[in-house]
Amino acid sequence: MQLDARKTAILRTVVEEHIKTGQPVGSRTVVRKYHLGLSPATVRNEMADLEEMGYLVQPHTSAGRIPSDRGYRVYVDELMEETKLSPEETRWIEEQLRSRVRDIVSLIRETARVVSEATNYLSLVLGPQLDTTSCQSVHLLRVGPERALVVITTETGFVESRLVDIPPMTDEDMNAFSHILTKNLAGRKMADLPGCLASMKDEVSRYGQVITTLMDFLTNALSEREERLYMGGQANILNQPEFRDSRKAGEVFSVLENEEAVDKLFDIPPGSPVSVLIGEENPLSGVRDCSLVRGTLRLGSALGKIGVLGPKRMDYARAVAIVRFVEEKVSDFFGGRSGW
Amino acid sequence: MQLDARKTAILRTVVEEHIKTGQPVGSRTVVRKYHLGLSPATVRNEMADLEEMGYLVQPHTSAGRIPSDRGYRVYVDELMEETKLSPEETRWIEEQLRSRVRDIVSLIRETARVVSEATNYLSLVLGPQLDTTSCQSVHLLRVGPERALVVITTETGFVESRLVDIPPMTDEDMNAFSHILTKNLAGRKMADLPGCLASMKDEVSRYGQVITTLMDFLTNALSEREERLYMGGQANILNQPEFRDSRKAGEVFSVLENEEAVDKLFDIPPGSPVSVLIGEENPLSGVRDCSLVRGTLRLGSALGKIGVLGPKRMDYARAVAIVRFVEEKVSDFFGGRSGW
DNA sequence: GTTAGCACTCGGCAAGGCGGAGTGCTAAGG
DNA sequence: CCTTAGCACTCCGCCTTGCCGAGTGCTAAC
Repeated sequence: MQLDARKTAILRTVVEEHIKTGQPVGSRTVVRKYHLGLSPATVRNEMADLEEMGYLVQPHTSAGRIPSDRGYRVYVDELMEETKLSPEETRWIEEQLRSRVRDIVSLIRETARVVSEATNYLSLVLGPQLDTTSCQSVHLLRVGPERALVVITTETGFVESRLVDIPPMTDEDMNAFSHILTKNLAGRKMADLPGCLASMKDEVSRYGQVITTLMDFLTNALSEREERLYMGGQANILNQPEFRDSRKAGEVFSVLENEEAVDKLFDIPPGSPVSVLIGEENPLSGVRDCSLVRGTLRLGSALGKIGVLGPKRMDYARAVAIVRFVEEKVSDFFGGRSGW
Repeated sequence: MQLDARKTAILRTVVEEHIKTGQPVGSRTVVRKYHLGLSPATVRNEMADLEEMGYLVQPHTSAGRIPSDRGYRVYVDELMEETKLSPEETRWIEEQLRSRVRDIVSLIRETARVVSEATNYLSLVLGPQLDTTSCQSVHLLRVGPERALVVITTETGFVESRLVDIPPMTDEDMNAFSHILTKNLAGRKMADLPGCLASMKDEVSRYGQVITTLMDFLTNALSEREERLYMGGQANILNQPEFRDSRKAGEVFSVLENEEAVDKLFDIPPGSPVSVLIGEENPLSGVRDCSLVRGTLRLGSALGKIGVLGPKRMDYARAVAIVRFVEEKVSDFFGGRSGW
C-alpha cells in the first residue's frame, strides 16, 4: 500500500494535532481540522490503513490514534513545513547572544540558555573536542620560585592551563623555553602534542624534568575531556505532561548526568546538517521517550554540537528552525569576529 | 509546657521513623519502636501535646503525625546523634577525590559528584568569589601580531584569561609590560585591580590603549561572576517520593538554574560551621519543601561553599557527617598540597 | 498519672454504573 | 469501486458507594 496524497494529509493532521493537544486524535477531529468533503467513516478507514502500515498506533481500542516513531519520522522527513521564526524572535535571540557573550565559554553557555528559553525544551551544547583543534601557543609563566603555569591556547580561543613544578630557572630561560615550545607546537593538533614533545626532548634536555611533567599534563588534559557539556532549561522537561511522573524524568536526567552517554547521542559525522533522532531510534534507553534535534556549531575551525531534547511530541518544525538559526548566528560570531 | 525527657524521646522517634518511612507516624508505631512500658494511649496524649506545642502536625484527622519545620529544627539542633561514617565510606570518598582531582576546577566538580553519590541527594558546590581572592600574577601573551591573551592567576589556583587587541609591540615590550603588571598587582584583591590599573596609567602610558582594555576586561570578569556553581545528582531529587509529581521538582530546578538565587541560599558568614536550613526557613519559595545542609570549603585562602539539598525528610545526621568529612578532606588537599 | 475501651473520622481501595469518544463493520448510495 | 450513514461495541475516565484499616480524642476506671 502506498502513502497517497490523502493518507499523507491525514497523517500530517494527526501528527500536528497530537503535538498540539497531547491527546490521541480521532477521525472526527481529523475531519474538523482537515477541511475536505470527507466523512469520519472514510477517515477511519484511512486511519486503519495507516495503522496497519505502521505510521499510527492506538493506545487502546476505541481511543484515537497517536503517531508511531515511524509516523513521526515520515512527518519530520517529508511532511512538516519549514517554519520561519518571527522577526521578534530572531531579534530577541540575536540580542541575547550579542549582549551577553564575552568569550567562547560564555558563548557556549549562553547559547544553551537562549535555545532552551526559545524552544521551551531542554538544550544541550557540546564544546569542541580538544584533541582535534590546533594549538596556537604554549607559554610557561612563573607564579612562584619553583612553580609555573603552563598556558596553552587553541585556535578556537580556548585556554587550558595547569600549574607545574619546575626546577629553578631564570626568567630568561623560561622565556626562551616558551618560545621553543610555541615554535615547535603551534599549529599542531592538540592530540599530537605529547608526541611532538617527546621528539623535542633532545633539543630541550637542559630543561630536564619539566618536559616530562608537561607531557603528563597534556596527555591528561586531552584524555580527561574537561567539562564540555552545557545544559539549559532542565526545568522545561519537568513541565511536559509526559514527564509528569518524575521517575520518567529521572531516567532522562540520569543519562544527562553522564557526559559520555550524551556524546553517544551526538555521534554524527562532523559538520552534518540538522538531524532529528526520534524515540526508539535513540541509542540510550533512558531517553527513548524523547526526541533530539541535533545541529553543529562552527566555532572557528572547530566544531561544537547543539541539541534540543524534548518529548517525542515536540514541535519539530520550530525546534529545527531555532537550531538552524542559532547555528548560523554562532558561526557569525566567529566569521565576523564581531563578538570579541 | 516543657519538653521533658519523654516528650523529647517521642519527638525523636517520630522524626526518625518519618525520615525512614516517609509515612505519618501513629502512636502504635511509636510504642513499638520506643521500648518503654507505655501504652499507645499515653503516647497519644503526649503527641497531642507535641502538636499543640508546634512540633508535630497532622496531615488530616486520624492520620499519624509528621514533624513540623519546628520539630525538625529541634531534632537537628538537639536531638539527633552524630553519625560516624563507616570506614568503607570514608575510604571510598577519599579514593574518589584523590584519583580524579587534577586541579582546582576538577576538585570542585568531583566534590559535587562525590557528595551527591554519597548522600543520594542533590549536591551544590560554589567556587570561591573571585573578587575577594588575591591576584598572584598577570601576564600578557602574544597569540597573534596584534592580539594577546591576558592571563591572571589567583592565589587559589584559578586562572582567568581573555583575548585582547593590542597595539603593535615587540616581545621585549610585552615581557616588560607583564613584569610591571605583576609587580604592581600581585597580592592585591581581584576587586581592587581596576583601581590599581587606573593609578598605574601614567607609569605605563607608553602602552596606550591596552591598559584601558585591560581595565574593561577585569571589571567584566569580576562583575560577571563566571560560572561558579557545580551540581551533582540532580536525578536523585526526582527519586524522592515527595517529588513524584514532577511539577514540584520543576520548582526546585527553576531555582537551581538561577545562580544568583542559589547564592541567596548560601548567604552565611564566611567560615561558618555546618548549618541546616529547613523548609520554610528557606528564603526562596521554590525550595520550601526542601532542606539544605550547608558547609564551607577551604580552598587555600579562599572559601567555597558546599550544600546538600534534599527533602525536609532527609537523613540530616548522615548529610551533616558527609559534609563535615568532605570539608575536611578538601581542606587537606590544599594544606598538604598532596593533590597537585 | 496511666490505661483500656469506644465511638468517630478520614484516606485509600475496589466495585459498580454511566457517559462519551471513538472504533469496526455492514449495507446502501453515488 | 469508493464513499458514507448507521449501528453495535469497546474502553477510558469519572463518579458514587461501601468498606476496611489506621489512628485519633474522650471518658471512665485503675
